[in-house]
Amino acid sequence: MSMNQDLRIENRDTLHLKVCNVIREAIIRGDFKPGERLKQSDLAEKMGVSRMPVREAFRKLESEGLIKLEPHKGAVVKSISIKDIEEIYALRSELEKMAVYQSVDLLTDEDINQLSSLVAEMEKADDADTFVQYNIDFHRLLVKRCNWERLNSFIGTLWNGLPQQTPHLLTGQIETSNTEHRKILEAVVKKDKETAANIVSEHIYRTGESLIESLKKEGK
Amino acid sequence: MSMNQDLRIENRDTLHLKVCNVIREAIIRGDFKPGERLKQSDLAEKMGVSRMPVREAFRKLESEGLIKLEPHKGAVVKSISIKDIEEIYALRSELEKMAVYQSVDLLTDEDINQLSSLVAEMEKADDADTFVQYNIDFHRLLVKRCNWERLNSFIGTLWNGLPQQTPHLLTGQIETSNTEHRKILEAVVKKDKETAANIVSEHIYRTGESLIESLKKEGK
DNA sequence: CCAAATATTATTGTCTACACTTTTCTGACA
DNA sequence: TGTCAGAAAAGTGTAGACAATAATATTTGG
Repeated sequence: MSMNQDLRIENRDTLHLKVCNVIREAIIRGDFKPGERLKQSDLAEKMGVSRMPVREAFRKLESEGLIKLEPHKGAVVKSISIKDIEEIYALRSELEKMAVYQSVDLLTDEDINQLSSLVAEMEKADDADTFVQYNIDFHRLLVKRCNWERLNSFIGTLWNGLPQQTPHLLTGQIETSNTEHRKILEAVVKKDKETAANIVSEHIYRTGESLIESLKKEGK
Repeated sequence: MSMNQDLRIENRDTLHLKVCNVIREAIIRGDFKPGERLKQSDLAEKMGVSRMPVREAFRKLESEGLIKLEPHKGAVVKSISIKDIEEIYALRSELEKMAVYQSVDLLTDEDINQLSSLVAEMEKADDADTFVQYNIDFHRLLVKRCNWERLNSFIGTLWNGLPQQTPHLLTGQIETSNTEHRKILEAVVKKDKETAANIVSEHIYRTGESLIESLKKEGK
């Protein structure tokens, strides 16, 4: 019958892709701490698969910058220093600038509506976590229509490399970010790609600076 | 004894790394044509290894942008369009600018001497191929001391993605490139990183433009 | 003769077993 | 007691067999 058509979405993915997703989530969520070593056999057993899909997942995760893989040594979750954060934000600032510049012309009305409501949600948000989530969506949507695949891939890598345990550090900056988001939105609505790109660039740069400052204050 | 210390370089590499290098060379050299499909078993047999190292090599090559990998379909060598070239040169222009900016301060006297002789070699070069080879070395050396690993990795990816059969198209541009290289060298010697970075950026951008123009003229 | 359904084949995906490397442990010797 | 060599253990690397999927060929019904 036509009953069980295609519940169980994702089941057409290959195993190593699913494994990859699970591990990625775990790293990003913080279940695996930076510096922690990931053992093939452990993960394989825990997920009920053989080591092979895990190995392949590792390769992918390495290319995404989430883990470091050394021959005969194994995989360790990458830990990031302040220097890394400087690098990531500086690169994001330049690359997302380029991506936004190209994306703006191609954004649909639907996209812009979504951007608009994301900005509204961020302004309403009362805890850092939900703010951060909407913020991610906002930035992702901004560059969505850029069709330079390498550029998109680079940006994705940078996002993956970001520390996910830092939203609370941004608390003092949410006000500023919101006004900047508004300005970006305005420029996008006007299809003024130069302005949009420039504000995005500065916005990211400034966020990076204040994040670093918070981290240093924390004494870490 | 201390006799056979470390002859047989590369022999400590794992198999999938060696396989990866071999395939990469072949793609870059043009032995595997863009669009061509790579079959795991063929390659494995031809190299006298099992399919597993080949699979792992594929993952790495995919992350370097040399092949495209689709589940159950296999690997095909990426072909590049004019749009890709635009993207690659635009990104190189921005990223190498950043890398040079950071690298200049850290270049050793030895580095600078090498840069200088590379420029001289390029000016002497009478065929396009050797010019291109020195040109690659020159650009690689320029960013060598930049210690942002993500940035370096991105730049490497872009270089890998370049079409290697195009040196003859640059013939008319060699003069211009040489004068630009001289200017870059001068700025580097003076440790003037702003100028160096800017010239590099413009130089790459211009090279891309004229390459695209040549390609279009060729009717391809 | 053509189109849709089905069988066949080719190729990729995964598993298990074994080989190799690195690390850790143990114990002898200075 | 310290350290160095060698053995044992742990974990990664590779091979070859089997399973699942997609592409191709074949058959069947109209």
